[in-house]
Amino acid sequence: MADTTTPRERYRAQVRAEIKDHAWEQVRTAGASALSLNAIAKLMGLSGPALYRYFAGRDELITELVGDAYRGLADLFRSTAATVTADEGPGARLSALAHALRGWALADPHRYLLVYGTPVPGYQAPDDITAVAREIMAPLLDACAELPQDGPPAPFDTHLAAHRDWAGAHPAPPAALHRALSVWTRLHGVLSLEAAGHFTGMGFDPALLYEAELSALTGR
Amino acid sequence: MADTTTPRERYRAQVRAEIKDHAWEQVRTAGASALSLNAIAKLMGLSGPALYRYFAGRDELITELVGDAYRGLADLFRSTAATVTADEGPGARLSALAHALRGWALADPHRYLLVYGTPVPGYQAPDDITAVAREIMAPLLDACAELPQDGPPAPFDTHLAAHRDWAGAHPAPPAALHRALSVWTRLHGVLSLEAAGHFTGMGFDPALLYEAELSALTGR
DNA sequence: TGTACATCAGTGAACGCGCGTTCACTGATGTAC
DNA sequence: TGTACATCAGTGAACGCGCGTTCACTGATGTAC
Repeated sequence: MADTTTPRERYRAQVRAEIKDHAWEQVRTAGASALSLNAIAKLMGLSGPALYRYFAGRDELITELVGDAYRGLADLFRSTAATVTADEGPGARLSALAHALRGWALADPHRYLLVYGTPVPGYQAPDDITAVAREIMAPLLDACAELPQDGPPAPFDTHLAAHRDWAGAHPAPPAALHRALSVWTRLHGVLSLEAAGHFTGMGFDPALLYEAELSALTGR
Repeated sequence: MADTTTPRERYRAQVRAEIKDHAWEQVRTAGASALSLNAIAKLMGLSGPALYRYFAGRDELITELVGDAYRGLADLFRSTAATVTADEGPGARLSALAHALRGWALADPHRYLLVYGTPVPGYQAPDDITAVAREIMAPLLDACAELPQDGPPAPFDTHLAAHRDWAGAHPAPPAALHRALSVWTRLHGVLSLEAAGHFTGMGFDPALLYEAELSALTGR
């Protein structure tokens, strides 16, 4: 199949990518609120208004970054889940996802916080972004549905049975939905505090706390 | 005991308090990054530079807010813990603290995020602030030490036995330290996502998720 | 192959805004004799 | 009680900075005949 893109299209895509690279660098270094179109233009040897050829404005650029982050994490989850075979036992898939998540979060804490932290001031995410955010839930739900059910059903399970819109069409039973939410919030609890630096100076190793939380979740 | 403060001192204290009130209002409404000295001055009918009589600068004002927030939460924890009597059984104190925390967090989500969320860009907390932050741990450690120990000691416990600086001189055993960190991160996991609005549109009730997490922690 | 035209990347000037912070100064309040 | 002085709250002007965004325009690149 021949490449039907014109040179101009390729150039546009390249400049767009370069703008996003610089934007990520700013997010990485100083967080999302430090993101500045003028500063990016200066770094690229362009005038400020030139960037408006490529993005409608600052908000669209942020939306793009958030979307890329979500998509990247969704891809990572999908590929990670695919590497785990059934004979590795229950909890193996969940464990793999949790480790992938931690690696992703700490590779670039500000990216994690951009997506799961305090909302960027003055920025409102469009609806289709939240759709991608839920895509991430699917592999997590798969992994949780694999786990053996222990103990009696919690009261929250029955509530979830009636409020499962966020899980899309996933066939996981209410207990697995509950498990997935619990996994998400527990892992996020450690990761967000760690990414924000709230453990620094406390002395213990956050990685071990994460492992402890994870092994409590998988029962391994 | 006579009031030894001069009228000038009282006036200063009053204006300082008024400045902080307006600052909290800004934090409450638009988050900490929206905090602006000039805007506060305008609201008070003062010129911008006038505020420099009361605060060395923006950073000192933020430090004051963060400190007040920590102290307020520490007081709330202390008083909440004091209302629980021993005959209410194990887990009662922890449950009371958790509910107090949730109330405090959701009464003003931005205050919670100011303290436990993404760090305010360009702001560095002084050391004595982190000391107050650890004061909050004491009632939590008390409550966790009351819980019956279930199951074998986790590997993380032995690590904590050697890295317990953050707990100060608290006599809680390693398992209780572990419990306290787990409680903190699990409750924070739910609260931070809720305060940041990441549950909106998902359909379920975050309060029930919080209760589910809490009952898993207290075993009640 | 050459010419006329359309497309589009990028510029420079400008708008309006807000920020934190400094500085020399005024005028009111409090203090000491 | 009155006067001389010190303290201190607050002002207005200014500095330097950065931001997002608009607009009319230039000049290069691509397209159609």
